[in-house]
Amino acid sequence: MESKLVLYNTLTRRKEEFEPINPPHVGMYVCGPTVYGDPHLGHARPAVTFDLLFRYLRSLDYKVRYVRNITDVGHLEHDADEGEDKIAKKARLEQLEPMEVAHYYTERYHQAMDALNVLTPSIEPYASGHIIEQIEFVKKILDAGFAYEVNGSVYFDVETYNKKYHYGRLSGRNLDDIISNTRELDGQSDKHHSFDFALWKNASPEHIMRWPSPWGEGFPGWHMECSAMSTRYLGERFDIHGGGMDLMFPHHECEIAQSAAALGHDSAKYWVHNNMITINGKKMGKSLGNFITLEELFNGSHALLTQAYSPMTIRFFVLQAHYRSTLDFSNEALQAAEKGLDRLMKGVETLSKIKPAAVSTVHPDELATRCAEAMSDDLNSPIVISALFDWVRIINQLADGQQTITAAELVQLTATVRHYVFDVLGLCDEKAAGATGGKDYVSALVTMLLDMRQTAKTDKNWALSDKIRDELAAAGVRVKDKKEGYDWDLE
RNA sequence: GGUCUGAUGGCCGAGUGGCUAGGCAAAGGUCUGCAAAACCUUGUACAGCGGUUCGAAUCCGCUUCAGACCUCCA
Repeated sequence: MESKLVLYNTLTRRKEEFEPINPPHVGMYVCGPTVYGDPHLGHARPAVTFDLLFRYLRSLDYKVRYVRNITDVGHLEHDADEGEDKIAKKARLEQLEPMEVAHYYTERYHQAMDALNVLTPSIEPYASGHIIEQIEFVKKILDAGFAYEVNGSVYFDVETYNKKYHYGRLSGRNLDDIISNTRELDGQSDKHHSFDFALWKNASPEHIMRWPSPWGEGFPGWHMECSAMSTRYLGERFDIHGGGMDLMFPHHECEIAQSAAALGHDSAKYWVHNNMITINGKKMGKSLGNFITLEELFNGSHALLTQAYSPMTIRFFVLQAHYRSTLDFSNEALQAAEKGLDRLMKGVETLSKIKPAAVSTVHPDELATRCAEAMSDDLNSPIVISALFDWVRIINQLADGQQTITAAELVQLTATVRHYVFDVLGLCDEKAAGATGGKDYVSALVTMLLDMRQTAKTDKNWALSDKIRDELAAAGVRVKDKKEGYDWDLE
């Protein structure tokens, strides 16, 4: 039954069977956020996608070391010497120490990830904490002859590199195309060619974030941290490198070049890229200014939102689409996700109310098989969800007595459903969790009122029975009449 | 301009050479004092034009449209 995991590898542009380099260990590196702004819906996509992969790999009994970095340094605003560090710029504008900015937004990111039930990676390294490793990495590239130093900066020599390796193979480019499509900058760049990229940048006097290096005071280039930190924690060769599709070029391309230049071979075996979330068909992102922060989604405060959406609704929304497809944001889609999730969670709850029977008219194996096959086929979470929904229908029928199930198969079904809903998809029942605070209290009161309502109904006192029902509804308690008795839940 | 991806029913979104994806919305029904909930049933969609094939929405070509990357970006 255990089907082999197949992943789409961007490097080869096809689905490949996943074979870890050192089973049962798996090393996975994913590009994390640059912490200079609030996390937005776009950040939820890779976080949830790679959380899904992390969870699934663990459920297959792999020992996964998942590294996701925090970029708290580097990343220039412009590709010119006078470029300013994003975090430094934010710090200047807000009159803060750069580390205050980075720390603040890192905390915000963590809070949002917790809300989305995204597991903490095994290691979450900070770029600023690995300057030494980055300098060492630059030295290796220089020693190998694939970089040159100019005025305290070190640049990667793409042309020389390309003679031995293929620069552009991840994003499907050739150096010739890159040359003809890269505009030459007007500024007096120290670079030999416009397509060369910085490994280490000399810091101008006003640059705030700076570290000493063999080439003078400066800071690491944009792509260096990921090469240095992935090597530091996962070794020279590791299994999976993930990130958003928008990072494919130049970021991941440069990483591949850096690693190959320094180590003489590739680092990552499988490159996995999640697609973008779009809004009105356009990529949601900082540069377009059309992004919605996760906090705005959670409290419904953005102008485009007609209501607030819970973190689990967002997670479910993301999981309902395959990670390599674009996913279009809309209130309608989010509302559909909200209701669908509700239905799924109710199904899970109903499962615990089913009474076993002597014979089964249903076969829970089918669910387990379908889910396992879907997940192993390049993490097809939408198929897993559709299988679960098919079984929600069956669960309702079981609870209704239209179908029957044996005790043993009920245990199996419960285990399968809970495994995929909670462990693999990483969903959680927010209502159950949120209500715990006053649940017993509320429960006692609601039960009392509904018992009174039952009496009123027996007396055919419809006015009183409807009044109780309506006022409970107004207070957020949904009453559901059953054949005998009642059931209720919170809005 | 270069490279690449996509176009699925009212909406979101899987899939794929012949067999119901699923969710939301909608309609009808069962149940109910009424309603809600739950359950059952229903839609016959794959941008357009050619081609390959016994058969294509699925493969090939062209057209149209949309998007991504080529600058930081999840």
